[in-house]
Amino acid sequence: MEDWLKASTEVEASWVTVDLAIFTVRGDQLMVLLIERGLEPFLGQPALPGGYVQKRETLHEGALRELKEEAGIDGRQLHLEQLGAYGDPLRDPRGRVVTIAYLALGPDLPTPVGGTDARRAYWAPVSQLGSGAAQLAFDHPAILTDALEEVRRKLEYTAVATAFCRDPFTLSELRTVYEVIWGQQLDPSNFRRKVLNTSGFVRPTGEQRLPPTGRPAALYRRGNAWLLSPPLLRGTGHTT
Amino acid sequence: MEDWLKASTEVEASWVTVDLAIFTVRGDQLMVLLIERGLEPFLGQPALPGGYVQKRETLHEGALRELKEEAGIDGRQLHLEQLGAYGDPLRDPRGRVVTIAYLALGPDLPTPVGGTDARRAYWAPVSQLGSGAAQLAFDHPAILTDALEEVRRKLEYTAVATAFCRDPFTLSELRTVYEVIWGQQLDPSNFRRKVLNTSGFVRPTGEQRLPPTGRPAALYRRGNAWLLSPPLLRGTGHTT
DNA sequence: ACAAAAGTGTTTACCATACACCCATGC
DNA sequence: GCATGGGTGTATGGTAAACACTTTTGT
Repeated sequence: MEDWLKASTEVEASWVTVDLAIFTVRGDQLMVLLIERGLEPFLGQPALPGGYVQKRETLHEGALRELKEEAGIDGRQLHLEQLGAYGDPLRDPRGRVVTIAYLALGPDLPTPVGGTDARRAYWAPVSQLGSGAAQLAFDHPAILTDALEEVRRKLEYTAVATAFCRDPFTLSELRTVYEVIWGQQLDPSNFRRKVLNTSGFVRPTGEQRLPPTGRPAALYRRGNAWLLSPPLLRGTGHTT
Repeated sequence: MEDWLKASTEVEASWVTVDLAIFTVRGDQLMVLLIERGLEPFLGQPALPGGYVQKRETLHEGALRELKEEAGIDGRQLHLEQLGAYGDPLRDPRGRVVTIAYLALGPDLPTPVGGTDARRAYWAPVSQLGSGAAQLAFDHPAILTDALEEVRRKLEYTAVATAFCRDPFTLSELRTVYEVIWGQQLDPSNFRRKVLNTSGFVRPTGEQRLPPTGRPAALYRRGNAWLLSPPLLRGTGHTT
């Protein structure tokens, strides 16, 4: 540390980490990537993947690197955005560690290999985390809760749902993303209309894909729009 | 620093600061609080208020303290939320400083006194900042841009606009907030209907207030709702 | 032919917009 | 009375929800 240190005993340097809430949709489940910690503290407990930010990298670059190191995932294929900073002085028993939480969303990914600091990495269904099955380390329960809320709301007013689909995708696949994350059935025909009437949401490829049974489905790619107007609100669902 | 330091030359401790984008509506202008820096680097240049996070405080507490110290504002009256972390390794010429940006919104506030690190503090109209009148220090231009976008969008789907009004307020005052921040006239009667039909947005007091001229206006307080559904979208305005 | 999923059409009810109009106050 | 802003009523057009119906494939 250098001599421009603020001359006050009230200020101290901190360690800065990034933590990742990585989500994917597999089947009819929203999954989050967890690791089993290979180091103290919280050794052996489940946690979100993450690690220290290095000297010459931005926070975003650090998140990409940890994505690679701890989860073996190439982040260039994913949607990655910052969620926020968590800096309670007591959140880490070792001392002051400020963590920057990132949200990563991607299509159904291969089961990841364990990383350096992690004994193993695995996908956990979000739905059964609430039941105190496995308490996450640090303040990761709070981070995960915030991440989930962010995903659910971003689905409404941005085109982020396409990040869960491998390009190209069918409208049914896209609809399934909404249904899984909102936990609510959507009317296929109305969903279709909404998506296609929102300019820039998806872009037709002209190709088709054969489902296991049934009529072939048209294939689409992500459009160039990010903000949806009007937003794709989850109304009352089918329940009126 | 203690001996649990990760044994790698690639990792280093960082200084952590909070920076504040404090907005208010005065007359027909959206204003942001700036300081003139009293210390190097960027001595004499305008910047967002902020400072180092102290040992035993949370990030949120740090933001409240800086609000008080640098701007002389009691943060308990304001809406304060985290905007995000900015950690480019080159954002501060002194070395690695990660800053957590906060967004603060409040009713028309008294002109603040200068703080410890600031020569003076003043309200600057947001509208004339774009013109390179005064380049802000550090990456504060980017933070301010992000803060503005956040405010404009939060206005649509949360009840945050009430944070700009002193309790109790009239619906005209609330409408003016939207008009100033969106830069768009709104139909008074339709605005009224939208707000009153959104349960929990505002709560009538039964009191009235006499405007300079015209019929008395009913007074309201903030309701208990935070998310607005449906959101209060800025449509085409008056231009159809 | 039948099942299953994609995709189209149509009805209906609701709601936002736009704007006309009335109300309460100070001067 | 008149100006000014607060507040109410209402016709109209657009659109979302619900659902019937058609299309295209595999078996």
